[in-house]
Amino acid sequence: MITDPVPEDSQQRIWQVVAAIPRGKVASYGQVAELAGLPRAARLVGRILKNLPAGSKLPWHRVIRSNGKLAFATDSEQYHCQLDQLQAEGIAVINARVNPVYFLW
DNA sequence: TGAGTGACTTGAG
DNA sequence: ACTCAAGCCACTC
Repeated sequence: MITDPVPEDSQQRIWQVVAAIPRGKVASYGQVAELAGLPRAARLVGRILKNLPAGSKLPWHRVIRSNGKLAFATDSEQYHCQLDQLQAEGIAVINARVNPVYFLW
């Protein structure tokens, strides 16, 4: 019989892709989705990351928008947290935007 | 069942 | 550089 798509599997794949992002590099939601075998599922990636359990050790901060900006408002708590993590890895964020040179692609 | 929403992307104007 | 619209997947009401 045909097995179900099993959404949990996709979640597992996304986790693995995010975990595979090397230190000092970043990737966009769309890129992560594509690498996970889920093209155009950028929104799904965002949903999965939002659903991350605390202390998952997943480098979720390395996942940003395709335009180099973070997915949060610049005045939000999450934004500053992510910004801090990125700078801790030597990634420079200029004018609320990450230089494309840091992208995995 | 269907409209609304979201840590998104892309293209057009 | 800006806004708008359409497409995308999963969840909520």
